[in-house]
Amino acid sequence: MKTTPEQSEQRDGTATGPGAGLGTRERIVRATARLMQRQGYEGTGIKQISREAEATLGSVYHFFPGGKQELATEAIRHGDREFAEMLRRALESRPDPAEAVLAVAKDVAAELRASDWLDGCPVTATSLGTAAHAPDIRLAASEAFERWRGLVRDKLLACGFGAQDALELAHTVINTLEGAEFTAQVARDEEPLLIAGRHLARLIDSYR
Amino acid sequence: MKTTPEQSEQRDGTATGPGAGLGTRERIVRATARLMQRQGYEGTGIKQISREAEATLGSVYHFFPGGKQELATEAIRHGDREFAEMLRRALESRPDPAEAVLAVAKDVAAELRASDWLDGCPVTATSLGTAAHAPDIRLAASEAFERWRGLVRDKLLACGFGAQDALELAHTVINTLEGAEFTAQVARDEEPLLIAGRHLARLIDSYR
DNA sequence: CACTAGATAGAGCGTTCGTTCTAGAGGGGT
DNA sequence: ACCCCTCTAGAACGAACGCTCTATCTAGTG
Repeated sequence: MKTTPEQSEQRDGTATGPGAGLGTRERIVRATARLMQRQGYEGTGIKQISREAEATLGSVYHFFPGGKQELATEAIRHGDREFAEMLRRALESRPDPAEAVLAVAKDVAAELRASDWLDGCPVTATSLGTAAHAPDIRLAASEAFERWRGLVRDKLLACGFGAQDALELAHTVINTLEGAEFTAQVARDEEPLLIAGRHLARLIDSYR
Repeated sequence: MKTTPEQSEQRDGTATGPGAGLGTRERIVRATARLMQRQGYEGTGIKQISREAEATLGSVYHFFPGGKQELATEAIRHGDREFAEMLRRALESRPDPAEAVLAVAKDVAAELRASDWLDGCPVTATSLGTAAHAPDIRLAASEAFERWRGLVRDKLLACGFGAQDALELAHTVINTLEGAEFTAQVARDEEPLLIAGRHLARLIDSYR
């Protein structure tokens, strides 16, 4: 329809749903991310994505000639950036790292509950089950975790923790939140996440 | 072919693959569990299951008239029992709960590595992405986690921990192992699990 | 021998899958 | 005026999906 990807979609009826005013490519990425977060990689069809993004199949393959796998890696990177932003904000808002991690756990719990326990970790949901036959998806997931870990590690380093302690704690912070979020999701109860937050705060404090 | 499900399959050629000598129903459950552990619920087809189990489609629907969802819940229960058994053994083998949890982490890491990073948590892999449209699968997963938690909690209670501390620690032990296993899987590195084991031991010790 | 219930066997149903393909619309450059 | 490139549009393909269906075979019972 148009060439520049911004502020278009007004001439036709494609700008009615969520993501209105965004470029076609961005709408596709967001739809992929949201759908795969809830249904997983195999559970999400490309036609469903194009429908949800209010784009046509032609557009999907125009922007993502690599097909479903490219869509998935891009969706993982999208989820990566989104959570990294939330994590960065939470870590910056509290000087104390233990309090900051507790705050992150509470934020995750609130978001999960608000979605009626549907929106778990987008990276996990999208990449699970693809490890055997899609190395680039697995790699994108690994990089997302590494980025999140880096944010936590830097916070701990800035608070005077030793290099190895900081990195190892960052590992466990991310992994525990990950596991607790999934448990909270299947149990439909935010308690596991709140317990995880308290335990992680206690663990961090034990290293001072 | 025969009525009693034990020691059959010898007259024909069905007893050649893994699970030889088992009843048809049991072979189907094991094949489902193994495949869904690696490929997830949506990524696993019923025809693939019947092929892998060396059973026919008719047999699959004969034993599991509830179809794919019933197969999945049964596979989750199978994985539940298997891990519960390993967990129980590890917890019984060490008097100290912190050491026991560390041993569990090492066992999980060894198994994951031995499978070339393919066999993650069967419960997670099977249930992820089905939460929205398959309540019984979600419930079976929730029950599995609850059972595992119960084993850890009982160990802590037996070691003199308070009731609430024991339950909360059990939550975090299972959740952290869960998250660390997935991270180890995508990173193809057992280090996250070993770090998790050490941190969990430290956390448990901090409650004495 | 006949009868029955349990289990096996697989063709075939309609649907959806991921992907490919051709056709055309829109706007800028010359 | 024309071309050209980007992007949109959706029909069509073969394969695979979950599931239903009928038919057959076996073992046990009378």
